[in-house]
Amino acid sequence: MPELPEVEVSRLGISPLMIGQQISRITVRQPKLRWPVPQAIHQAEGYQILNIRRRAKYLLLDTEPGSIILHLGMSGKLRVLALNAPLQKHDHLIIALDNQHSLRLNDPRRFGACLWQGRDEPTLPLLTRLGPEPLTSDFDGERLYRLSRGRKQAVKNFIMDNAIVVGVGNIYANESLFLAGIDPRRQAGRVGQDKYQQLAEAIKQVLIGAIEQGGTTLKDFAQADGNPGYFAQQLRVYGRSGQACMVCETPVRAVVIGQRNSFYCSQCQR
DNA sequence: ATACGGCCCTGCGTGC
DNA sequence: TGCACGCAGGGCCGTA
Repeated sequence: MPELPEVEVSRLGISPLMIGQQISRITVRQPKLRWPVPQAIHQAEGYQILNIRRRAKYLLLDTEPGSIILHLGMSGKLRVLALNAPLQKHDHLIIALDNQHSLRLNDPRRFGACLWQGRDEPTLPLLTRLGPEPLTSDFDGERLYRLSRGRKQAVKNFIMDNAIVVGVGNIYANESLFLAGIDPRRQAGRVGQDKYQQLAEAIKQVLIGAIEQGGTTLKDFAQADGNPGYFAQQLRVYGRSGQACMVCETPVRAVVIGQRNSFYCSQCQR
């Protein structure tokens, strides 16, 4: 999936086409996503889309009675197409707009989600337990250092924990650790303050760079206009197992950490 | 509290 | 050509 940059690129792509438009109809073709799609999302029908926000990897389509929450899971894509454009396999959700266009959520693996957050309802737990956004000043090396004391898990898993910081998935965790020169297997509690400072900056830099490139397309991801993202060309370690490190030419190693494929340079990352 | 494994799905590449 | 298998951007939940 889509990690934070891909979700942000999706938001930027669909926003100018959707904000200010009125939702005419919502069609759920496949209600079995990560969670059952609730009937309550139909409350948005007839209302204008006031704003589209991102929180972690969730997108929130704000309307007067509440917000439609979308998550792209591992293979989700959002596109805005003409209302009469042919349906495609795995088009699970269609949000039709008054301007004869529609948003389609296409997600082969169905790990994505569509939920409803009513305006006057308590915030969904899945939103309240999230840590800070990585691209704000709420997130810095000091936070990483403080929360990691005593933690024995691998630093890579630590930065992928949504309670620590949101939006860092497998690709960008690998890339950030490379930039910061930290071995992804290292115990989180044994990484020093200076290294965490570098890591926080690396995370910000990598995420910003990926957003600027339209995200990373490995296979499924597409921007809202259907084009791929181009950050894959700038990946330094992810998926480059056996190839020369771009800095020192040592072959990039692949290891499994927390059931996820991980890549690092044994020379540059300690 | 922390940490790990399992699980929800489909599609694609690999190797026999 | 066909089939079985493993693996893929995520994240919740149950269990030690």
